[in-house]
Amino acid sequence: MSEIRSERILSVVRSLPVFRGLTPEDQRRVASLADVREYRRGDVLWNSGDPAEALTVVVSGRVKIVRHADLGDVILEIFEAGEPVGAIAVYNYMPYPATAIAMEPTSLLLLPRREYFELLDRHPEFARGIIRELTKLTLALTRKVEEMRGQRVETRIAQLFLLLAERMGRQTAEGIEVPIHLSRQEVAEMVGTTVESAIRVLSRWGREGVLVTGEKRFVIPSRDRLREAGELAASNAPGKPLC
Amino acid sequence: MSEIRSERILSVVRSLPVFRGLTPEDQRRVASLADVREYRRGDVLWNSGDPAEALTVVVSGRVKIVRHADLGDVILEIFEAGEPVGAIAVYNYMPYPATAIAMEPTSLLLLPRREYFELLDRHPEFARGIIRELTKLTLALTRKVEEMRGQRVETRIAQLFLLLAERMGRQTAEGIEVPIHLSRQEVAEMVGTTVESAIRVLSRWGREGVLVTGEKRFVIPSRDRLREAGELAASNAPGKPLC
DNA sequence: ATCCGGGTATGACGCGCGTCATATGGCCCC
DNA sequence: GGGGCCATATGACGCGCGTCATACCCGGAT
Repeated sequence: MSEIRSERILSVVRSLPVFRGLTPEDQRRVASLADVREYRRGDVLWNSGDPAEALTVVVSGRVKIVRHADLGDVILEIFEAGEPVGAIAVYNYMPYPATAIAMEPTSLLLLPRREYFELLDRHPEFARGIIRELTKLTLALTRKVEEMRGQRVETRIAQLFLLLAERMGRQTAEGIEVPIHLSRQEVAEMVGTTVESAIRVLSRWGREGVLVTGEKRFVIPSRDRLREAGELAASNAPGKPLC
Repeated sequence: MSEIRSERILSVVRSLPVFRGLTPEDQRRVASLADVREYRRGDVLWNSGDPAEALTVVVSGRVKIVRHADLGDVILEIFEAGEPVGAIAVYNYMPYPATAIAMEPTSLLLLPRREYFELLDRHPEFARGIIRELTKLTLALTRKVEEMRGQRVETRIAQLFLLLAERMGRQTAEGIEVPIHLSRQEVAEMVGTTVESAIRVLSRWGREGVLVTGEKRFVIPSRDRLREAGELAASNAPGKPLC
């Protein structure tokens, strides 16, 4: 029973890119110290302010990082399978700066702080992997700040889905499929607007066939039409350069 | 001459917190490989897209990181004395994701990529210092994203100056002095609005004595009044919670 | 002295979108 | 079945602020 479980954890560890550079014995050590947990959609992994005691790596499913602001929440990032979550907070042993919530049935691997540090010290390759993830995060935030700027809501939503299409899109007969379940509320929180605005845009695009909402997925018939939809509207504005 | 110069560089290296954990001989090595350069206000340190070949540390002065967006620029961050700039880009040997410009007479220390890596490998303490800076950056960006959200321009400007007051404010007889030269244009770019809006808010606050613009500095007579000025206006809005 | 470029300032105009109200359909639980 | 909750949808209203135009001051170049 416990035998089977530890076998499973070991295979999980072996499957994660972050641990790939480790020696087989280190992988076994990690597996013996780590834990794997399952969550359902909506489960809270931790709240903003909780102490960061273990490194979390997404094994499967998706996790969103949310900050509660005075006027509605903001989704800062979405983490997918293979990505370490909250590495910064754990590293500095600080309270988590934001809340983490499972968006789907999700399984996570938890590695205690102490072991995390040892790996960082002993395996430069591991450290590089972590830093690379931090880099991606920083760049994503950078882009987000830039996009939030003044842009119209339509533009931001278009950019959001173009980005999602890049990250997790699959080409199908109907167009690009983005296999993720996002409520209008969540879309709103990702681009920093209200539910109503998100609904208006998405339902219109649905009618126009620019971006179709399906069961736990979105379909983009044509990338270019979506791009246009985001930019076009800007032509309503009086003198915006646009060029 | 070259003797004097290298002496000076060595003393600069010793003065920077990032290099404090190094052994004296490593400090000398760093000094022998590093270079110190001077810039004037407005000088471009590098452009977005340039290859990141050396780690840059601010010795004195201030550097702003700017992204050119379609609709006006955005100031992502301001770096001050002691802070490493663009550590991420150098680490990954990638093109700089944004432009860097000196805001004042500024002197920088440049450490070639290769040496930077050696230090990272040999001195865990040095690596921690760098990661700590990355952390600060990430948190700052996080906050920025959150603030950009929907908030009114007045609120964002108020928050900007409250933050600056925290970072570099000095208590004086007139109130808190923020010793930095920021044009209205730059303020606009930091909070993501237009020059005109920034001007309107700042000139009104100047008249009301909430935030006074001086020669290369700002003065905040009362932190609370500034905070109020940012929130109060929200009461104009119809139903904003505000509580 | 004249011109020019850049920073600051102020007014007019109007669209975007946040706010509020209302309606519909699906799902769970008594 | 009925009531409650949530997600989706749509319309009305109006303020914030982006856009444009104009004006003033100052320092540097000619």
